[in-house]
Order: sequence, then C-alpha cells, then structure tokens
Amino acid sequence: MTSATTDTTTTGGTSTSTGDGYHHGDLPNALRRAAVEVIEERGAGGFSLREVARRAGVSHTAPAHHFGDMRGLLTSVAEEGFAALHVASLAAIDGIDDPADQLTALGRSYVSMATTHRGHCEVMFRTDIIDTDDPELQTCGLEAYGVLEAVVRRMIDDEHLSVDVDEVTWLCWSAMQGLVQLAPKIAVIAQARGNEPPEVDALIERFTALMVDGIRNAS
Amino acid sequence: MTSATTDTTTTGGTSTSTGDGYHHGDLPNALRRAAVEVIEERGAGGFSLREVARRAGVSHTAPAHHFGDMRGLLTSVAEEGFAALHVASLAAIDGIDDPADQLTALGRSYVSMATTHRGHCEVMFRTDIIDTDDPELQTCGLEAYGVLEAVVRRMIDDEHLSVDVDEVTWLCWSAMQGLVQLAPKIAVIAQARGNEPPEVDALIERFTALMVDGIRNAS
DNA sequence: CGATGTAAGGTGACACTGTAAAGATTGATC
DNA sequence: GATCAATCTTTACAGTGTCACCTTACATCG
Repeated sequence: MTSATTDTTTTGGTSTSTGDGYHHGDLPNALRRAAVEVIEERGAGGFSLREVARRAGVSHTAPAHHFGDMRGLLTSVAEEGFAALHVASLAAIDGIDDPADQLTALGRSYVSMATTHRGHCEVMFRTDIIDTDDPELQTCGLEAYGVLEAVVRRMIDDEHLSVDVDEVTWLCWSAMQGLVQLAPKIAVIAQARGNEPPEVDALIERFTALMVDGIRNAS
Repeated sequence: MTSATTDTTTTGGTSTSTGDGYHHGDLPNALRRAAVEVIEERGAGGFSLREVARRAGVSHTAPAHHFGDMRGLLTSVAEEGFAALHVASLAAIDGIDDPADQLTALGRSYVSMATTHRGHCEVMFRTDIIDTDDPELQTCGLEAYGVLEAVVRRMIDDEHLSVDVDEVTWLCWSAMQGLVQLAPKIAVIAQARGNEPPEVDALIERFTALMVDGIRNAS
C-alpha cells in the first residue's frame, strides 16, 4: 500500500516531472514531505490531512488515492524515518573500528536524528496513529535495529563478555530513546536549579561510557 | 453513570454535594477520569473533548469552564499522572534499605505505572498537546523526579563513588522511559526471530544490574 | 488510428471536532 | 429579598477525516 516506485528518501529537488495539469508527477513524496513539515510545525497532535494536501497543492482527497487513509500516510512517514535511521546508522559507524566507539557514534547519530528528522521521529513510535502491523514498516525497523545489534554483538564477541546480546542492545536503545524523549524535562530540571541545560552530546558520551563499563563488568 | 462519589486523588472528600441537576458536584475529577478512559481506549491521537463531556454526562462545553481548553484538561491529566508517580515511587522504595535494590524497585514501579496508568503516561511527555510551562505540572514532575535522584545520591554517597549524580539519575530515568516506549517494538523483534516476548520485569532487573555495575566501575 | 480501461485527481456531502458568545440555573452573600 | 459569582447549557461557526461519485489524462490494444 505504501508505494512510490522511485524513492530515494526526499528526492533532491522539487522535480515534478509532469508538473502542470491534473497529474502531479510524484505526489506520494510531496505528501510525505508536506506531512513532515506540518508535524514539525504543529506537532503530531496538530496534524491535519487537509493541511498537508493544501501544501502539496492538491485537493483534500488526493492523499487517499495513494495512502488510503491518514494512518496510511503517517505509517509511510514512519517507514521513511526508519529507512533514514538505517542509513544514518551505517554512516555513523563507518570508519570506526572499536565497537565501543561505534556504540557512542550510534548513540550520537540516533539522538541527532531526533532533531534533524524531528517530524519523522515524532511518529515512528506512536502506536496509536500508525499501523504497526504494516510489514514494510516492520522490515525497515528491523533493518535499522540490525545495525545496533551487530555492533553490540561484535563488542561482546571481541571482548569475550558473558552478557546477553539482546539485553544489552535493548538497554542501549532504551537509554537513547529515553534521552530523546526526556531531553526537554532534563532541561527543565537543570534550569530549576540554576544550572544551564546540559550538552546532549556530552550526555550521550557519559551514558554509553557508563553502560559499556557495566557491560564489561557485568556480574 | 460514571459519577462515583469518592475520589482518592486531590480534594479531601467533597462527595458530590449536589449530585443531580445543574451542578455536577465534582466535575473536574469526573472529566479527568473520563479523559483517561478515552485515551486508554482510543489512544492520545483519538482523544475527543466532546466524547469526554459525553461520558461525564455534561454538555460539550462544560470542560472549558474548568480547564479552559483541551490542552488544559490534558495538562491536568498529566499533572495527576506525575502525582501518582510520586506516590508510587515513595511506596516502591518503602522498606528497602540497599539503594541499588531501591533503584530496581523504582524501575519496576515506573514501568508498571505505564500499564496501570496507561492513559496518564500517554500524555505526560507529549509536549505538543499539554502545556509544559504550567508551574503546577513542573512542580509535580520535579517532586517525582526527586525520589529517584535521592536514591541515586544515597547510593553514590554510601559507596563513595565518583560519578555525577545528575548523569546517573538521567541515565536510569532514560533507560526506563525508553523501555516503556520501546516495549512493543522489542516484542516485535523477539517475535520476528521466533522467540517469545521477554518478561518486562526481568528486563528491568537486568537493565538496572548492568547500569549499577557501570556506575560502580565507572572509569 | 479510435475506443477503452485504468490510474490519478477533483467535487460535494456527511458526521464529527474544538472553541467562542450568549443565555439559563443554582447557591451564597449582603 | 436582591444581587452576584459560579456552574452548566444552547447555539453557532470554522475546520477535520472519510465516503461516494465524477472528471481528466494516459496507455494499451482492436
């Protein structure tokens, strides 16, 4: 259902091959882009399918022909988000040898995606507005997850540690995901005691350092 | 219908003085309760102020007189959630001496609140639909946070560890918050490789154990 | 070629939503 | 007993998602 034949995640320019007239050219991508824009401006709560159609310059029912449903469009956005995460993760560990350093790089990449792809991230884990059973979505999610898991597995193998791969992977993932969601609250807390909000990058480094120490010294 | 007389949280016990007729008696609490009900049924995305009013048995504009706004009602629900978290946290560590054990108990309590108070939790960190600047909300949040921070501080003091209190507190919090949000995905992943979804309680124990080991052996 | 089928997009309608303004009802206070 | 503030209702309006149906453009084949 979530279609688009040629999809390089946000096509370079606003090509619109057959731009004029009835046929838009690449409406699915244009709608995804507009959707992300709306979410980033008004939040997932203020999302509006009609506003998306308006920004794409089409009638308010046009999205239905490609995504069936508001849930369908948002699911497609989430899928695009996981694909982008997959790419970013691979790029993050590229050229780094030490798995522990790779872990830090992955964390940094993960958290930075929450700001560079804020619209996508605001939707990717919202089980109430996307279709979590969509097989393509699950595939994209698993692919992104695979990168983190491989790094963890390599670290455990290299250092002959006796911890469970899944548990460690999930811990690292949870800590980063939690940091993303809690960052605003953390800023409030720091501000409430007169401190300035902490640098996120520094926090990531400390988090992974603490976790790696824990993994290596697991009892 | 949904007009139970007594309400545990807030308001000592003005039990629906004028039950029938024009004045509801304790509409704010009834609305909060209905709101949580709706969110738990349809998710935060399917929330409807009119539906809430309907379930409380009042006209659709009645909520505005108490909460001003849909955002106001949801903010109040979030506030109630943080208050409940505060109470649950205090109860969780009661009778436990070892700070590390207290940490595990706090984690268990935190994650279990995500199911016992699912409606509240689905709203507490949604910066796009609640008013994060609300001073009462911030106060409630800080109070709940204080319990976790105190436990971490005591552990660090007791064992003369040389790690930053804030960093450790934020790590523990992030890991638990991430686990809450990622639990569905984790289940999908486990299921995708034929395993049965892991027990959450066991995960919490492993997470805290790994983190505590990391904190104690911080380099 | 022209006819025809199909994908892509548009119109109009319907029930539902949040919010604002103004009216109705109650209890309390002087 | 009159006034006032709180509480709730009625009415109205603009905006929303989705449905059934209509229009346009393109490609394919006789």
